[in-house]
Amino acid sequence: MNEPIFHFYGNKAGVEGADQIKQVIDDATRGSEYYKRQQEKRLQVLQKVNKMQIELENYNKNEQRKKDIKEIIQNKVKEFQINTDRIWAHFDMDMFYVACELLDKPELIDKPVAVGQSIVSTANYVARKYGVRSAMPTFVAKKLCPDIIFIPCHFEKYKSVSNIFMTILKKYDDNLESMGLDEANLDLTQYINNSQEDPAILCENIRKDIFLATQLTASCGVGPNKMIAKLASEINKPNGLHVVQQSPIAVLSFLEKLPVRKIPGIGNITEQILSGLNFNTCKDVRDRADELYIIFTPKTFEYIFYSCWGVSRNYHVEFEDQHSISCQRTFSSISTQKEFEDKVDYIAEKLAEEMQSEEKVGNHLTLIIKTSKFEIRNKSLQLNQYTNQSKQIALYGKQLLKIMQLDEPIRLLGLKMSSLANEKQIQKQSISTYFKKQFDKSNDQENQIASNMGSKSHNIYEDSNPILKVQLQQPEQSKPEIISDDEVSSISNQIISGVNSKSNQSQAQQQKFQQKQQAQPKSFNCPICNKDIDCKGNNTVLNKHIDRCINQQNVIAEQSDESNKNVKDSKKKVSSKIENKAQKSLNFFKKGP
DNA sequence: GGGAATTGATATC
DNA sequence: TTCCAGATATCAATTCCC
Repeated sequence: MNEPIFHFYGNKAGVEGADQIKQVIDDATRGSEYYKRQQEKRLQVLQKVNKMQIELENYNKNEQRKKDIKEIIQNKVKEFQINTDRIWAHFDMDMFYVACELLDKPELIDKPVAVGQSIVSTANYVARKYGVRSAMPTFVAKKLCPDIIFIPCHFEKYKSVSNIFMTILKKYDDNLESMGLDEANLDLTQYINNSQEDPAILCENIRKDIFLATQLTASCGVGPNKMIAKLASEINKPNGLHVVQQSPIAVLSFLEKLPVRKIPGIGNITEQILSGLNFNTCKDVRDRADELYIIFTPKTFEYIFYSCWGVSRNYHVEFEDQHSISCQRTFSSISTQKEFEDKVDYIAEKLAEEMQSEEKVGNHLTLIIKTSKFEIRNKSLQLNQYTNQSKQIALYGKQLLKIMQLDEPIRLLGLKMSSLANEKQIQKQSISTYFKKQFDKSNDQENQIASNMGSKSHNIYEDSNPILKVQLQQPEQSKPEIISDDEVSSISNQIISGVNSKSNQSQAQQQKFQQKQQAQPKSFNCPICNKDIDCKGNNTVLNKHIDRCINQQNVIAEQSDESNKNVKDSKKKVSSKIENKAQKSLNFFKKGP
């Protein structure tokens, strides 16, 4: 294999040895609010474990029940098969962010280096030798390794290297599932069936290609499904390959001594629970699956149980739309209402920017805060309309703030918008609904001139699309704020009075619109350009006009987005899109068989 | 009582 | 000198409401 340019060891002064490392971390963090919160959480987990232990004791005393549950488990074991028809590979770039940085700073190769600012994102192997790990606060990392060099994140750089990495892999599986910038799952079955290559040789060659193209090393695991391949990729990390043969026996023996914590989806807390109940390896889970069945909920049980038997998804899953967009910031503690509200304004603006650049609107808002004691709380609100406008988001955010009744300092505030929809799709749907209503009304007006002004135009205002509504009100702006200040206060009043109805538009607004309608019964007011179109009742004329307008608006929106993109911090953009996809892949993977 | 909505916990990169 | 991130997802428990 190629010669790695990075040395995966270190010899500088610093803290080494597990006990010493633990001591330094303890000393550095003891007494902090974070530490106290962690202690509380540990206590909660212990209490949970104690409860479960009692439950298990009772269960083990009841012979009949034990017999019944064991039978259920035996049937489950009989039912499934460890499918070894397919060949999966998982590629993972070694210490990716740091490795990318070291390409530009080769003089640092033998020094302890980490990427990150307040938190370590990735550390090189020199730094890891001193106990520096991902997600560790930088001040602790400095205690462990005083000479450590921190480099800020440069996501654009990582993205471009990642593109090369992914391009190489796509030659072998065009549908690969990327899990972040530095990891990917490939279904090699078809490629290997066609080429008849040996999987191990093929993957070694791919690793060579990656190295030649990027000067960076990747580790690889091969197995009959995604999970086994991922687990295998960690065996000979860094710069190594491990193959789990395509047989059930090989899979079971690979998992036999594997700590349950290695299973993706089993994190710190679940590990604490499992080890508290003496489930340490996959074999423990397999041997005492009936006990697992007793203490966990069905979904959790199934996931852990099947994973420990090596049963996991072995097919690609379709990409799903994003479910939420959020924005949160940590800051030094704030405690006054004014400061809270200012933060809401700021975060709302950031969230709106993100949503607009993604062309998404949403109608479910969640306010997230973290107190200075590291407690996380959230409140959410179902909005009566889709929006991606900062003023509206801020307004609802402040209402959530009131509901939350914060009476202590906070260190983080965030807003999350869910129930997302595509901005343009919603726009078009609403336009056609609006258009239909207008047309119906026009016909109606021929027969009933001005006799029923009230309810019909009211219906138009009930339309759930804020974009449409604003364009009706503020036609002169090409990229308007979605609501005027008047409307903001109108909405504000609605919220504050607790009225949550779509029909709560001001009388004045309605009348203004109705008057316009009445004055031109056979013409239509275009919701895009706000011009009145004399269509003489001809649908085609109107359709053509609206189509033209939509296209023009799309161009404007794209141009505006483009300039936004340039201004925006590239980091978040790249990471959120890629990682979102990655997270989805992972979650599908986590769902089990 | 049961489904929907909300909140909290957990996980991952 | 510095004192523990941010984005997104799923599942489970709790609360709300018909």
